[in-house]
Amino acid sequence: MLKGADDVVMEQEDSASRNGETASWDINDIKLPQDVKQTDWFQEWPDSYVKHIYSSEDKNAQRHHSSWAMRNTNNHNSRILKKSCLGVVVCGNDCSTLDGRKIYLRPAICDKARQKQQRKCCPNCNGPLRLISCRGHGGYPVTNFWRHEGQFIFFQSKGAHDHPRPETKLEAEARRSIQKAQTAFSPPCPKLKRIREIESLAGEMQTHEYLPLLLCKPEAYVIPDRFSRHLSKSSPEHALSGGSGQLLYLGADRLPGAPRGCRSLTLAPAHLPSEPFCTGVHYEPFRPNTGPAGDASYEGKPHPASSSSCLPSSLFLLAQQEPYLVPASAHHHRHHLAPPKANGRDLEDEQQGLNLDYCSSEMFFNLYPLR
DNA sequence: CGGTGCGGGGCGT
DNA sequence: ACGCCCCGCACCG
Repeated sequence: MLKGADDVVMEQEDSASRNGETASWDINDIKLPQDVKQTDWFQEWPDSYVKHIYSSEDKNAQRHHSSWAMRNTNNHNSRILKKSCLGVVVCGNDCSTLDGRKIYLRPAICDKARQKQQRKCCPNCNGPLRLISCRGHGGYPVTNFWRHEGQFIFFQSKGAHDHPRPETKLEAEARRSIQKAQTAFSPPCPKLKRIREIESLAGEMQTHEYLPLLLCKPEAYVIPDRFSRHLSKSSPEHALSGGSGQLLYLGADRLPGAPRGCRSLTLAPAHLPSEPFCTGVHYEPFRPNTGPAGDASYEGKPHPASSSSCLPSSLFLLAQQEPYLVPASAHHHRHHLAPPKANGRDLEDEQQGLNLDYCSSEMFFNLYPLR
């Protein structure tokens, strides 16, 4: 069963590469090919200088999705949408969890939200967060280009990401939901409430002073190793996120023997039944609407049972912390290359002036997919 | 609240 | 002119 799933994925990737590096067109061409024999399956983590041709029916392509944190960039060309990579948010203390996982948060796309994000603390060690900018394209961020032409959507990426993969959009959204629920429910620790008050005050005052790191329990939710193994080996483009939100946080339970407040988080694909290759951890969140042969196979609308909104709030209420960890093995490790200075635009690169050496609180982070 | 897309405009090459 | 970026705005979920 799993093997069958892998085969399917391999096929998809083959089809994707056919229109990829070998393609003769460029996104800036006046005329793009319209005699496309086969469209590509949606690629969630496009990297390096690749090109893809998606069906115009492909919902993910329509929405110009990527699991990289890409923001819109104005290229003064309304025909070609350009996006540039925001990099990844890491722990300033470079902490690791017990099992060696690193913190790779998704940079907020919105400028203001990103600034706010950087005032927050590492979910694992409460240290400062640091944004690693993407400089994979000649010192500039990797850029993605989207162009709708006829029945196709042309995609081209320029540059190779020089940083680890951030959490996916879905993961980031889930984390926000958890935080929200936590705040709405009873804040487990008065300090947390306090820091939130301070933070909102600080926001109003537009101060750049750093906030005391008072966030309480450094619990975190992580993705299991086997998840990442699967992810990197057989299906890097099809795990851990989802245009229609198949990956769900189903619950968080206190682990026996774990420190107080330490919980495990359960992840599960939300609509296993109808998906042929949704077996256990192997499923396909970014499933395109049309297969390689162009046959309509999936409507593309979020499955009624798979959008994040279907999460019972009671489950969220079990979750107790905002944190977020991504398995180090799921990422590239080309980061920390000496970056060419990109145009003095590095406001966001400033690191926070805190250097708390308190990556402590080793916890058991346990998490497993259902079914 | 944050993601997304658009477009004006600044700046360096 | 071109490429890159910042910013504000509007729309949407």
